[in-house]
Amino acid sequence: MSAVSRTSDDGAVEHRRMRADARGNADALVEAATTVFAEAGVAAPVRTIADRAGVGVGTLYRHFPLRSDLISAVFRRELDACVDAAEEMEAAMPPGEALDAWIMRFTGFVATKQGLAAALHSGDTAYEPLAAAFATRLVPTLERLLSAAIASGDISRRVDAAEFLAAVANLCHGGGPSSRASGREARMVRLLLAGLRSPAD
Amino acid sequence: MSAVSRTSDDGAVEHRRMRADARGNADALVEAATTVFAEAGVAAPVRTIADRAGVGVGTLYRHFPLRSDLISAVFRRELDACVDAAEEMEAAMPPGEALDAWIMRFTGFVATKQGLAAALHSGDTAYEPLAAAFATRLVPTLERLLSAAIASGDISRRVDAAEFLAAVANLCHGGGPSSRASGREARMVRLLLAGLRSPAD
Amino acid sequence: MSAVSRTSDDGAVEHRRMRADARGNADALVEAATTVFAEAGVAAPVRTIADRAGVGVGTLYRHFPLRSDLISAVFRRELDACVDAAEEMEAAMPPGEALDAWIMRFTGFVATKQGLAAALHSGDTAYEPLAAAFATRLVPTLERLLSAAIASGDISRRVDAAEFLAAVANLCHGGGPSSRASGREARMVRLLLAGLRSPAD
Amino acid sequence: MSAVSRTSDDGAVEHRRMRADARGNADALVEAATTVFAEAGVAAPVRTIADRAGVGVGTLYRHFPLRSDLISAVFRRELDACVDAAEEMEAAMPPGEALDAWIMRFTGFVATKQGLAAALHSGDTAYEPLAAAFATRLVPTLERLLSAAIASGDISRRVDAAEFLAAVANLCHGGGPSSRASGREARMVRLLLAGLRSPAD
DNA sequence: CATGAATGAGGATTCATTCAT
DNA sequence: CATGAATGAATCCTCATTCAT
Repeated sequence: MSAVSRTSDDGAVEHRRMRADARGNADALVEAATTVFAEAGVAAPVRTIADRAGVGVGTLYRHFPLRSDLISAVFRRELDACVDAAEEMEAAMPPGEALDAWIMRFTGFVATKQGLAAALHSGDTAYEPLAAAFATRLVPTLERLLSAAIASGDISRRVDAAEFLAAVANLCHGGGPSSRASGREARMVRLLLAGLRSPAD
Repeated sequence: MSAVSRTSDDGAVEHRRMRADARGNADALVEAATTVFAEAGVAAPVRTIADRAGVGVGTLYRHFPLRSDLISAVFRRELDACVDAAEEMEAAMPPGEALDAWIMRFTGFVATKQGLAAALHSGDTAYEPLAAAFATRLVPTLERLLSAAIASGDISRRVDAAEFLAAVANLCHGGGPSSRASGREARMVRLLLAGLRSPAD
Repeated sequence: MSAVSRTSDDGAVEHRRMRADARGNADALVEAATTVFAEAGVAAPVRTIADRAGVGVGTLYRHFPLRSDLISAVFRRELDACVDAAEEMEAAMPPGEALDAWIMRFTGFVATKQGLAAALHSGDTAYEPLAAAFATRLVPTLERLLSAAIASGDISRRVDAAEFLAAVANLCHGGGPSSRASGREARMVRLLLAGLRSPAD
Repeated sequence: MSAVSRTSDDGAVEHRRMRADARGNADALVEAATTVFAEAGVAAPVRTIADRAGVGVGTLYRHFPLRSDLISAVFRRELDACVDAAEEMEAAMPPGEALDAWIMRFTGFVATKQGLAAALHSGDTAYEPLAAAFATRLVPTLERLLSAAIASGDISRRVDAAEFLAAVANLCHGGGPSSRASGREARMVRLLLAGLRSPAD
């Protein structure tokens, strides 16, 4: 690329190109996969991702031999941010509110992971490391939030954190590629949260 | 209006007035499809279903020209039973209990319909008759149950019946082919039902 | 059918049914095939023809075991009329005009025989009887017309009648299913006829 | 303007800037298609062509995503040569002879394009670029030849160039796969040319 | 005799994955 | 290291033809 920044008719592409140079192909691929997965699900054709990242499919396979490797990479980038957000919330609000806030935050995280739940439950052993990341990072976070809310009396039911997390994820996309209607999903998640408040049966 | 003609509101071929052997094949196909769909989702290869039914692919296409026709057939076989069950429950127990009981009944119905939600939300117009059946049979049933439970004071929140139904369906399989763990799902559905009891926010 | 003629919303179908009763299935099939061939070419699916004739495919195969049998039948029905027309023309006008008139008549005959030329040249031995009918009925007719026109001095070139007939047929449809633009075709046929008038090279 | 870039006015993949092996395959495919089309028409199975070129079907689809792309490629290879030949003929002989010579040259070109006319008239939009090439390259060439021959008095009738070209093409194969008998066809084309000499009616 | 159900070969197309350049 | 060309298995769907009812 020469001195002039070659004003592009597609800022996104240009941006990708620039950062690809700076950050390397692996990052460009994760970036591309994030977008593609959100649009077409984790079963999207590899070629689509490679094209979007501006690299050849060979390069994709070099960095991520298994599809699940790429999914994991996409996943983890946001996982940390989501986990970190919990601490701020715990510090800033009472347990019950923190719980609600974080679940809605998690909702936003999972909303762009079309087909993730399906992959996780596919039984394919390739996805086990992914499930493990789920279990070791997110589940403990939620457990902490739930315990605090129970201790403070904000919620009255005990639920399994992993189960609850999976339920929220499922509510956010029944498997369909382009689940719009985030309002619908949010309402049902809130109903689930309300369930935690109602006396146990 | 349980056993009305229901001849060809979907693409499937008329079932009455069919030669005995033909009807036998059609039934075998629905049977096979039910199993295959439960195991591998509604996107399973046609050939798999035909083989399992012991017929050629041509026969499958004769009876069910569109994949959605076969799905509809599988679907409807149990849809009626599920709808009918509501009446008995309404007669036998108070509104709140009837609501809970029917939702759990619906859970059992939907549990074996892997990928159905995904198909419904795929945007593919072929699935519209299926979505319509959902809307015209199940949604009104749930609306009736919800209204009664509100009137009796058993539940305190109003929710959209279609939305609630979709949520329950999603909770029962995140899209993954072989969702085991029906206990997990039932617990989360009960939590959603509990949410209906908690005071609206 | 009862006394009332059951006024149909589709006169053509009704008509076909009536005549099918009266004339037998074979005739109904030839009738149907004529229409279908004109619309979709001689390679149209058998099922289409059987449906249009209101009979099962089995019946079609009983009467016309080979596709070429059906084509022949369709063909011959009009072949005779075309041949007969020549005699009238010969009697009513001078040789040159009669030749032109008959060729244009033949043009009308061949215009509805989409794909016939292709079938004839396909090399498939099944079409030999068809080619034979062509040779024994149409070719002699044209030979007579050509000879008379040469004798009278109306045309100056000798051409092979079979060749000329094939050429006219080809001009009338290049193989495409729905050759419209009959004007275009007629103009080119007339040019060919004009060629007969120009002095031999 | 003979060897202009002509990069992607059809769907085929760019030919320059291609890896040596890839270009080799593309050429082999065009070569194979030329033969197969001549033998079995442009509707021949894709597999046949791929096999003959010694490549997998995937390779064929990579280079020529649409069947019409392959046809175009086959077509254009000879189109230019045919158009170029006109200039030489115009320079070397009187208008009337040049016209005849070029038409016979065109005859040779079209003789191996079995089913081309049918494809062109099929109404399938995929063939539009092909028809366009026909219209923008061949038709103007013939128009020039016809005008010159009229100006010199060599021919006496005006005809539409596109129409005449189509007629010649049709005469060269009525759609049948293996039109032998090039003598027959040449004779009829000459008759059409003779028609141009006869006084208009 | 008529029917139309069943069969399955045939042909198109996509996409994950490998490997020569 | 990166590339993207090549491969071919997998899947879809159509239709000619046979044969039980």
